[in-house]
Amino acid sequence: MSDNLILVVEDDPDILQLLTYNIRSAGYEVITATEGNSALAIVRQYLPRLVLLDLMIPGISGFDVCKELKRGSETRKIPVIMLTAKGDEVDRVVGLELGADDYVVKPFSPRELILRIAAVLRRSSPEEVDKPWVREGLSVDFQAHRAEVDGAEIALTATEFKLLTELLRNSGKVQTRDQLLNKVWTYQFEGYARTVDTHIRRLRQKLGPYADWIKTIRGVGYKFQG
Amino acid sequence: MSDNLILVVEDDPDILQLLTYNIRSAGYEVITATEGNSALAIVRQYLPRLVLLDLMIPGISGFDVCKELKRGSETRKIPVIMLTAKGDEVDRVVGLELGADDYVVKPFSPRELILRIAAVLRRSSPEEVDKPWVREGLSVDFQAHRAEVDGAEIALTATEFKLLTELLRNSGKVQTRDQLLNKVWTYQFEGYARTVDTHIRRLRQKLGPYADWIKTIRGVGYKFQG
DNA sequence: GGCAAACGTAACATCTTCGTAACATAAAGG
DNA sequence: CCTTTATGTTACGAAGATGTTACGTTTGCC
Repeated sequence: MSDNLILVVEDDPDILQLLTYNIRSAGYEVITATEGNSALAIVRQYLPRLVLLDLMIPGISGFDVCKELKRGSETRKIPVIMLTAKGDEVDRVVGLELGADDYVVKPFSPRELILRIAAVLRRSSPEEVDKPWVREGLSVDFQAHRAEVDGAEIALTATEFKLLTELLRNSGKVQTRDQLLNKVWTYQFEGYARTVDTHIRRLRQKLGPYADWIKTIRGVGYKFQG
Repeated sequence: MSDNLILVVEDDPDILQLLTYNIRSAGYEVITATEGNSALAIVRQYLPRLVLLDLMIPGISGFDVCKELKRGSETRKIPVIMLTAKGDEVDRVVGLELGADDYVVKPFSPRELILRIAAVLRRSSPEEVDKPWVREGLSVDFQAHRAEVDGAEIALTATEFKLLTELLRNSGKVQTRDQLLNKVWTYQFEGYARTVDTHIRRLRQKLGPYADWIKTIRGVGYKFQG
């Protein structure tokens, strides 16, 4: 579960692209759906931080998607921002009563949208997801992008930090090199799996006494085990 | 100071009555003003819990009232909901940037309005005022728009000050260039992320001995770490 | 023990990213 | 109006990060 992930549900390809671009630019990760059923499936699988939901989508309507989300115990607390065609008051009110946290009226300005997203996230998050990870002498502060070993900051590169984050987030679970490549190297990376080894090594080196908290599972991949 | 008091600023008597009636029905106390100057005076005297502010009012405009409220140390934290004639995007955005906490577009439904008032009140917490930021020889007075290095004022441009403010406000947290662009610059750029670098550099230059409090997180962005 | 596959390590070339300066243009101020 | 200041853009070099290759080492299995 990425703590920075936003699901955008919108069937118009142009608007979808516009939304995706702007939200990404604001520093969030984006996944998309173009109709109701897959939207629900994706929410349940990825548990995004927020759902931006167009009302008029094929299949299950935006209303019903929202209603459904607010019924599930896992998905209830995920904030929803409704995207409505222009000024249909009834829709707005019903939306808010359904449990949507806000709405944005088309046509919207990107900046306004980002402000609203930020506002909703601000008031919905107990900031628990981004808490620094600490065990013994190893601490990782994700917000500050900072890691410490026995009180001293260690200089991790962007990739190393991402890799460590990914390992920590799936602490205890083995991840194959391919999985790590997909998550840490977001772009389509035609690279060699051995690249992961190299970065694991560099990471271990910098972790010093805690190097062996990154376990090698021979024939499978790596896992973090504090 | 009643903790349930809402000031409604609106010059149209019909709308004013509609607003007053509905907000009272929702359990709040209401005082009213019909133009900007008296609105300011009333706010300062009664310190209401929230201000519902029409944009088009005689005398001082809603914008200026809002701006003025956000300048005073006593009134800064009072949330403002803007009431705009029609969905003029620019108005909305500027309103939000002025420090308004939300806006409602006329014609509005009473239920929607009440929901928004409740939402804004819910999230408006007793946060601390924008006190000057001071550490060692560096001090930044947001209200005075003034910064000092070792006792001497440094001349920051508007952009530099905004940038510094944004960094300070998220002190310790990394922010990507895109995030900074969205927050500091009010419009969207088309891949000119290097602009941020330039301004960071100018800022650092003026910060003198404290230049390195602005940390570069290579591959990610910048953060302030005093 | 012998073997092969899997993994660790080191070194290197290449590519990114960032800082810097210089320039061009827009805005502000007199 | 002209001058000054602020702002955005571009170019380039240095420092750093990254991916790859080659080779050494370990592991599991017979």
